[in-house]
Amino acid sequence: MTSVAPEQAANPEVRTLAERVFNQLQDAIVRGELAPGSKITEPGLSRAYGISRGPLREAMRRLESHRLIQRVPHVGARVVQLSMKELLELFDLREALESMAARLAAEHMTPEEIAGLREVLSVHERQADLKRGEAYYQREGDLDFHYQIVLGSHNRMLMGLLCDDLYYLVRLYRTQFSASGTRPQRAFVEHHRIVDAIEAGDAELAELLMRRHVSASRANVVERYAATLEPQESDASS
Amino acid sequence: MTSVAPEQAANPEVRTLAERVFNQLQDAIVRGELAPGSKITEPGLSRAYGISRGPLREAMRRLESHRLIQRVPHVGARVVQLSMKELLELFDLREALESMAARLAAEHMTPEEIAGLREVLSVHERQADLKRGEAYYQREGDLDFHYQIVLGSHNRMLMGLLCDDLYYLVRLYRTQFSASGTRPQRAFVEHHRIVDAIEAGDAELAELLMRRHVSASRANVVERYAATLEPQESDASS
DNA sequence: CATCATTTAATTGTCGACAATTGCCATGAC
DNA sequence: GTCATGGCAATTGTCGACAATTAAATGATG
Repeated sequence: MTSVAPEQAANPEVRTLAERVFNQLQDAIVRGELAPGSKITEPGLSRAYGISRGPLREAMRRLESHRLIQRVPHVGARVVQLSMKELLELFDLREALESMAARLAAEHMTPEEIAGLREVLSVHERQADLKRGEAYYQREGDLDFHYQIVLGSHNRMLMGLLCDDLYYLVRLYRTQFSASGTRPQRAFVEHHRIVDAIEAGDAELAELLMRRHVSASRANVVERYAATLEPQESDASS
Repeated sequence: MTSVAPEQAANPEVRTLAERVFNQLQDAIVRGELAPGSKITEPGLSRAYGISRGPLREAMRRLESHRLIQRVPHVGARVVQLSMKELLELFDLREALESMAARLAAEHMTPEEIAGLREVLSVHERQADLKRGEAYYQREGDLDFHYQIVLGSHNRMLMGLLCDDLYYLVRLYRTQFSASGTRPQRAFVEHHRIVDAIEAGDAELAELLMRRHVSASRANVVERYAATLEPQESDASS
């Protein structure tokens, strides 16, 4: 975790050191290189990334606002560790926000954007074929799909909320629980139905289908979680 | 804008300078003391609040993550200025999130919390009486009500999203457009109906009523806005 | 007179050092 | 043996100074 990939060093978009380190740390956390729950110290990261503590603190503050780390004044910061409760909360939020995004997308998406959406699906389909229909494709591809729809809502605040905040948590969850969702075909046809509704301009249907889609994904997570700790009752208190 | 109210200097909750300045700046922006769109400079605020640029930058970064200021690298920061388009986006978000909050509140709220909710309403009612039924009460009281319901959802992520981010923008809008909503009685009975549904545990009804409530508030804003620029067509391009 | 290049001043980004607070560990008392 | 108390090391919070970048002011030129 000491070596730093300098791939984006020349990216003109990244104008400042703090921003670059923020991206690197974000990637490291989402990819699981920084263990969830592990304590991260400013001098440590400062040495690891070869920068001063100034920009590092700024990067950490941004990570905190994106809920990827948790800080306590005068104590320190540690990588966020999603509990099952928080994961379900995340799904509830997605259900509310993404169903709204689908409705707005059906109302505002341009033909070009819809074509791009279909392209995303076909790419996933080819990937899924290559992988023999395994559930692998939806590891990142699923998020691509949802990402495009949020963009199609043309609601900048919604885009910021979902793409900048929640989707990083979704990715983090997928590495943390090493669960990329084991319902390949079903989710795939659901994606197609949603695009159909959007293309038809049927906002109400798009909203409904997306709500069901996310809800089914959530139910799938619950099911897998229940299977993990087999011989136990369901606990809803804490 | 130079004098600083030191009311919270001894608050044990505020452990750090950056946090205190963040609260002060947040208040100053929401209350309109820092004009929307005005450029704020680090040395200026540093002198005004008598602190170094270090904690000030941290406070500004937090303001940025809460969408109260907008920063551009190497250029500077300015107080956010809500356009009508963004304001409507904000209402769409509230409609999706708060209707969800109402549903969850109907499912999870404890009798004590519901009693507290009724207490909030009765306080507003007394205030409204004192003000001769004017629309004034809902300036802050309306947010209190919604705040309590979000807390009653027992969804920590939702609480963070709405209370920490969106509600500050709502307050900012109210000072910025100097429009505290001119529909006193109607909003008031809507509040009561929502509490009734929550108390009855009717999640579906609570969700529906809250969705209508926010939607009506949005429609009211649109109507008032249309009345502002009277002799013009509606413009939805930019 | 307008336009463009150059200089200049101000602001932002970065750094290293110092002060304050915390958590830990050892020492000692009961 | 357990608990309280003190000191110690490490980390976080804060500060002032320097470097890099930007925007504006100034002057030159067509």
